[in-house]
Amino acid sequence: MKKILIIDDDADLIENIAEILTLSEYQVIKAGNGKEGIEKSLKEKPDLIMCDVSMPGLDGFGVLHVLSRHPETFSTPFVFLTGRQGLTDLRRGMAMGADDYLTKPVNEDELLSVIDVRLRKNESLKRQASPAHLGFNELLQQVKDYDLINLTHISRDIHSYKKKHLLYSVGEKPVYVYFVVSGKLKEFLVNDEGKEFIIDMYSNGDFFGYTAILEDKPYKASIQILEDAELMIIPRTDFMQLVNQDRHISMKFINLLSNNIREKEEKLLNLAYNSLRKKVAAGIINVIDKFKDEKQGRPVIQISREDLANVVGAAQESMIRTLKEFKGEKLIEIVDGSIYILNENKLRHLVY
Amino acid sequence: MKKILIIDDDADLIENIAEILTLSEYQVIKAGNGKEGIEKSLKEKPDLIMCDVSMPGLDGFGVLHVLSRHPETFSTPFVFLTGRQGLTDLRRGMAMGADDYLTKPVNEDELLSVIDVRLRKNESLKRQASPAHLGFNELLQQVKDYDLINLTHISRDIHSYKKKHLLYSVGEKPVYVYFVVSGKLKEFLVNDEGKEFIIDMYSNGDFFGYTAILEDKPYKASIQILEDAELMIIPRTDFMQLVNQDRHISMKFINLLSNNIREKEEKLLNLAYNSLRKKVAAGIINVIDKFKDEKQGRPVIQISREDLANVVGAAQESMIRTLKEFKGEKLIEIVDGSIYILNENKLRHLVY
DNA sequence: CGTCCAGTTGATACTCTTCAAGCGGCGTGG
DNA sequence: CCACGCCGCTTGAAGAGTATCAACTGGACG
Repeated sequence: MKKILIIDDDADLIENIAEILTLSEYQVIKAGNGKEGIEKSLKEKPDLIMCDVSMPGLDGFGVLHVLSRHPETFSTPFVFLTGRQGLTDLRRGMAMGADDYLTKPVNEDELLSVIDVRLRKNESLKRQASPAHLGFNELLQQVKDYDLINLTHISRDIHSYKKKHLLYSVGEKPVYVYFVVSGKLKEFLVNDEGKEFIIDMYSNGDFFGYTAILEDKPYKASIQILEDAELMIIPRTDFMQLVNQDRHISMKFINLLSNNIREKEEKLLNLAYNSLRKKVAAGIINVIDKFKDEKQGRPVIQISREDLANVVGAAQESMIRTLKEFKGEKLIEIVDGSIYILNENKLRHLVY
Repeated sequence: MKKILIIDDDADLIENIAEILTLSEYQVIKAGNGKEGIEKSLKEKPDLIMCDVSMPGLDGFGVLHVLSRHPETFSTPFVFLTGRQGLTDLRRGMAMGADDYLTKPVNEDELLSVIDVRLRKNESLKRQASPAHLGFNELLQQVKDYDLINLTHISRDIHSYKKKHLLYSVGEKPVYVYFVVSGKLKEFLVNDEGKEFIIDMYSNGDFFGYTAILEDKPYKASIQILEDAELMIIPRTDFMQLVNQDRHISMKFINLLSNNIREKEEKLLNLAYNSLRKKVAAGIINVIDKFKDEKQGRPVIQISREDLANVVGAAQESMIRTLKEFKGEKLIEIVDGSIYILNENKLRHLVY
């Protein structure tokens, strides 16, 4: 049951709204002034906050201001209650990050619809994304939510691509953002001597191609299909609009990118000083984490030796020799070319 | 002179507004309906667009929708013109990414103030940031702009730190975002064997420490002062609020992070396969780009050999030997430990 | 049955790290 | 003022680790 906090100095109005909400199966918390409202927000962590703009003492802006400075509450949907005449206040409210508003006297339909929309929207954003990428459901949910505010243009084209197909390569102008419905892909760079290094891998549920679009520059890396794939194609304009339009989504993206940076930084450290053994171990773990394949309860990776070497950043032969070592140490097992991980933990924390 | 586009089906109103704006030294472009408005937006690229909500044919929402899908116009400030009664429309408008609105009949003071605020705000965001970081002026400008919408809490504490001081290290909880007023710093990771790798460097005008805050996780890297520094300290709550509150700033940040990712990816490729020579060259270039020091018209770097080796990701001795090679090839010159770059271009594009 | 290719193994060459020692400047304490 | 030790930088020599080249294997495929 969702918790809703109502902050207003008008006790009658609170009762009125509380009644409607209770009937609609929401749990209602009440606060008679701004200070109390903040205390209850932090303590009860409601799913949504409704707050009157004009109150004696700390007013609605003050409450929003304080709450937007607390990590626990800054992303809680915040709805202003305002009188008809309060049009100028509204600008301040929206600019400060309120999500929506309601005018007094409160219309029952509007009340419920606003609450429903805001809760659903926040719900879809709260679901934890996979470490480095947004999930399919989330994206669709967001798209759906946006329909509610009159955005029906996200296309849902799904295209199929064959193994080895080069989706795009360095220097091309980005036109789409891609979402992986099924299949596997690699993203790689090539150096002057033609050596390839795999900087990222994608499988179902992943989302890629956005950095070039966000920067508005040609692709700096190439994408190739590793296993037959179905990709959902999102035009750049739709994507820009999506990211641009909602602070929650922008924040989600910022989060995503920060994560990505950390991931790359770790790889840098790994490449800089680690022994081949450690690099190979890190490479295997990397593939496992990205593709998440399992067989008979054990993590498995199916990847060409060449590609694995390019993930590791080493010569194929050297990498293979290390695999052999790992096999001898019972860390992995190789059957028909597939690499089964026997001791994931030890592999993650190699001592030398 | 700033260009302002007014879209409205009411010719009298346009004339009225145009007159006020012309007197205030703005260049005014007029459009009598939505379609014409879009055409003129794309062709003339105005600095600000004012648009009536209700128009026959394509209405204000339609115009905003279309323009927010074009890279040329999606970041142009968009101000809605709406009747007093259009309170509900307003929600849609703000949700779709309008920046502000004005109510008819238009009050002269309000008109000019809204336009002034929006233009100034956009101006501060448009100024190109240094490749990887926001500039000081921009940040201050943004802070100033925010004062206008009632955010006066960005503190401006400036602290001084001595060389070698460890600002924070891995595992600590982030509390502040930092802005470099003067001095130089390094951000580094340490591997199991205690070897240090420098992942980034900061000097005046740079902005750092935000990724940990955006992710809401402990620091993954440490920061140490290389040259006595003055840092401006921004509490995490203020920072979150700043990023959260305005779509333009969020986008700016997203841009920043995307850039950072690309930078790291390039480093990865470099570390993976390149010879020591190339790695050292890339390291030198990296320091040059970050610190931008010059003496007698030549780029110079003053950095301990140890640190430079840690930027390169190689043993100090190996790095030094390569420096000697470069000296022999007249690519660099070393005076009193300072490295002068003689042939930057050649260094950037080493053949072997 | 021959060809092709991915994967593997062997031998060798070479780059880079490591260990060790020397040099010069600087501050400190006698 | 000099001797001493410390530190940052540099040079030398040796050794480890990894890449490279080449050859071999086994399975897939026509």
